[in-house]
Amino acid sequence: MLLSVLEAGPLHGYAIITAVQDRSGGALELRTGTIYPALNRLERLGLLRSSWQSVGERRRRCYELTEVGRRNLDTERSAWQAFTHAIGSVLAPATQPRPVS
Amino acid sequence: MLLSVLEAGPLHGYAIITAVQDRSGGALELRTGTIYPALNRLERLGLLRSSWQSVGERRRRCYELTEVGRRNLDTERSAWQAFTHAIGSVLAPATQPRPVS
DNA sequence: GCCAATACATAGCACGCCTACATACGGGTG
DNA sequence: CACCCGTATGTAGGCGTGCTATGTATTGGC
Repeated sequence: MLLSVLEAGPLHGYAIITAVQDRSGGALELRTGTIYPALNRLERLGLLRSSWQSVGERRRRCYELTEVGRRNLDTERSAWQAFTHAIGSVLAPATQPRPVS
Repeated sequence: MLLSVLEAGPLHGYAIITAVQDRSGGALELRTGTIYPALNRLERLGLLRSSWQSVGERRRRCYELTEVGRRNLDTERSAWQAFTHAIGSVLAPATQPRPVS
């Protein structure tokens, strides 16, 4: 999700939180203790690149996708599709009750 | 998923593993170290009921949904739907690139 | 003057999946 | 007869990571 909201362009951490919240219609509310460590992990993995900005007296850390991160986003999206599809198959209610073995 | 495969009728642990594997088309392969503790947790929570069976010299522990477990399955299914939908919204690629703030 | 929103970050807890290991029966094959 | 695979149940420890709580600082509105 973090990679996904950065696809359209660089954002800083706080904006990423609100972006995820907005895109999910308020359903997903990531906390700072969740995303800041996560962003660090992604940067350490080389999927993101960060740079400090100054807006007046305030500092912002701006994150942007690397080329590796962009490719990774594609594979992760497919993986998520496959994963949810698999779970969906297991979760699908038995419309036709099978005989008990 | 465990509750789901038990919906059609009681199964023992090993059969649950193969059931999940079959239903997911081989994509999901839960290991014994995963499901046996999980089944215990679900039983402790009152969602499952277990009983020992004897097949020849071999013993089986047979799990079956309780009424609470059956209701829980319904709510969990809806929750999973909502959850994946929310994530899907965040993950959806930006077909129309938004201006960078 | 104070509080909310903006903005970043760390520390510790809890949860649960995974790997690896342990045990044992039944049936087939070399 | 020995061996191994499939069936069957289980525990122990490691590890990742999301969550809660806490800390700091600036900006702007009431």
